Amino acid sequence: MPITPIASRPHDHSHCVHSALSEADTLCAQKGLRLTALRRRVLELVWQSHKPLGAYDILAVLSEQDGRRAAPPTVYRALDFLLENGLVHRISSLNAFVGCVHPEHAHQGQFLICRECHAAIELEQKVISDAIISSAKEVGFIVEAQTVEVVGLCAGCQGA
Amino acid sequence: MPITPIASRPHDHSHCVHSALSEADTLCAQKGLRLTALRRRVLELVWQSHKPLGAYDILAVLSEQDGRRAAPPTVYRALDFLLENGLVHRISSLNAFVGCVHPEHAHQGQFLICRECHAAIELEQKVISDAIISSAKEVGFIVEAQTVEVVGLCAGCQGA
DNA sequence: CGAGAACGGGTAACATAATAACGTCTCCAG
DNA sequence: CTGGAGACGTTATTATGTTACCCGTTCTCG
Repeated sequence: MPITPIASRPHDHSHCVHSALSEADTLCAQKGLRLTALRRRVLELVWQSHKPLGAYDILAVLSEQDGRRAAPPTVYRALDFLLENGLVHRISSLNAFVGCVHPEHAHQGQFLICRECHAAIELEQKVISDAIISSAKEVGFIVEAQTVEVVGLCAGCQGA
Repeated sequence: MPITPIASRPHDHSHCVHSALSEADTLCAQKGLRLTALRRRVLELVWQSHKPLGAYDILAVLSEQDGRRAAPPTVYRALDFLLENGLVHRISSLNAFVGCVHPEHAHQGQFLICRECHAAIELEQKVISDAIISSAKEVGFIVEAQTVEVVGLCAGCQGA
């Protein structure tokens, strides 16, 4: 019986946003990191939905909605901070960013991206990463970072 | 005992290029596809090394070495043709292209990219893709396309 | 306290990647 | 011989990402 992940079904998304932000607050406080207003706002925007968001989309919102004079470096610096500290992930096949579901521990997940609703579901399956590590080992390759990005149809979009 | 793949050790690379090109000739002849001079040249350039090559790198060579007046669409069209017919792969984390080692059958491989020598080793491990498909299935997700790109150190670069 | 380093962030310009839209030529099927 | 499709040239534009430089605030240490 497959368990439909939250990203693939209707839910009170403001709860996702709030818990992500407060978790970020806690983590940054613990590690002595500065989650400045800008960084927090960018994180909030990334969490606006479960769809990966482009840097320039964030830029547009900052300029239009927040009236902040923002240029690319502003956004990229905030994103770099969030990436370094595991608060967001980068989806390189989309050049886009998505909130990390488990920022409390370092990891790099695998991503299932729905071609219909564009939501990204984060997985963290040891089976997958182990398969990659051991296959690499067979050819003498030492794995340092993995990018696993899968496109397909999520549970919610298969009927339609 | 790990088997070092050809991309990670010294070899007569002109042989790689020649066999890739003649294989492309054969395949296109079989399928009734037109491997035009431009497309063949782009394929040759992609095979110039085992390192993924950017579209604009190809563009530069076409302009400088071949004296051909080339603009981005020229290159992208050739690359699209080669991609569609499985002669090259796109490495989306690098925005670059690499020759396909097994163009004779449709597939999407996994790629091991060395951070030192930048060579890309193509794998085609059922273990990995099966792990992905079954993990996706557990959350009700149907996989249509996989992107697996791994960064690390290849066998040849581990001593240095 | 006060000098200076470290940091966050603004600004301009540039670099790289990809696509849109339109025109011309060629080749071959009818 | 013609007309339509495919390949490719040309121009322009959009999307994405980076570099360099500056300024003000904050943190730190003598």
